[in-house]
Amino acid sequence: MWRIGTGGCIVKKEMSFEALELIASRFKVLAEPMRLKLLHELSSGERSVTELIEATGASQANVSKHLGILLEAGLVKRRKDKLNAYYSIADESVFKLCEVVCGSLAEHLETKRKLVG
Amino acid sequence: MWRIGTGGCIVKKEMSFEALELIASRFKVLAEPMRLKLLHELSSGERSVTELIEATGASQANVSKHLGILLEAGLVKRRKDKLNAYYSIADESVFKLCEVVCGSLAEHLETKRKLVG
DNA sequence: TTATTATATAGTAATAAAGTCAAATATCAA
DNA sequence: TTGATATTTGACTTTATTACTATATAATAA
Repeated sequence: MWRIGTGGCIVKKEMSFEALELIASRFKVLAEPMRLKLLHELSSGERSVTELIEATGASQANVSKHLGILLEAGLVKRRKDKLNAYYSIADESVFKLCEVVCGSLAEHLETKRKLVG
Repeated sequence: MWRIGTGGCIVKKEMSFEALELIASRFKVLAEPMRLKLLHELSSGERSVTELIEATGASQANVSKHLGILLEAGLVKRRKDKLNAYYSIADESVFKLCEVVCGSLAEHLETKRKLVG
């Protein structure tokens, strides 16, 4: 995508629905707070599943499932050592995305605050 | 968020779950291909609902509903003129987000292609 | 081998979201 | 006022997603 904008990105006249579905599915992966928490935790370095369970307070099965989703999406990578599985960030772009969202949200909330009071 | 990375963003040690939910909800808005299609359509300028119905091929009620979600999220703005409602982009950050996702996806798919064949 | 630990997966119930149809609202014209 | 057009909203159905529980797998130790 999408247009000439900040960062000099490319204009595309047509955008296939398949492409849009692909992009949407990436956003969907990031659309869960628990997965964001996992990514946030991993932002400071590799963690074992056990460590992530402790850090998030979520159940073991839940953490494992979310990690599977992040892995499938290519956002994290997995390393097995003895009994443990260690996860780490595989795609730094997630931080860029969150940064952009944070900026936009701050502005949006500020606007709303001004309007609503 | 989130860490020192490309673009010089801020490290935050702690990230409240509320903040993560807020970020996730923004991603959720973008996690539907039809909404992305609407945004893509609007990227070249203001459109009436009727025009968006034609452009997307979705039903009128469906388009209206998605537009409502985008509006609520502050991504688009609405202008009423006579019988028509005109929508336009209110938050250019969505294009930045899609640009980042596109870049990341291209890389991810390329990697997968190399591995799987 | 059996037991133990770490992780993943299957089945399931509750929740949420998308899409459809019909009805409601709003604006304008006759 | 009545009728037509543009858009929104509500009720409903279908489909997805989450999180839970229990079970399965995998690696190691005894």
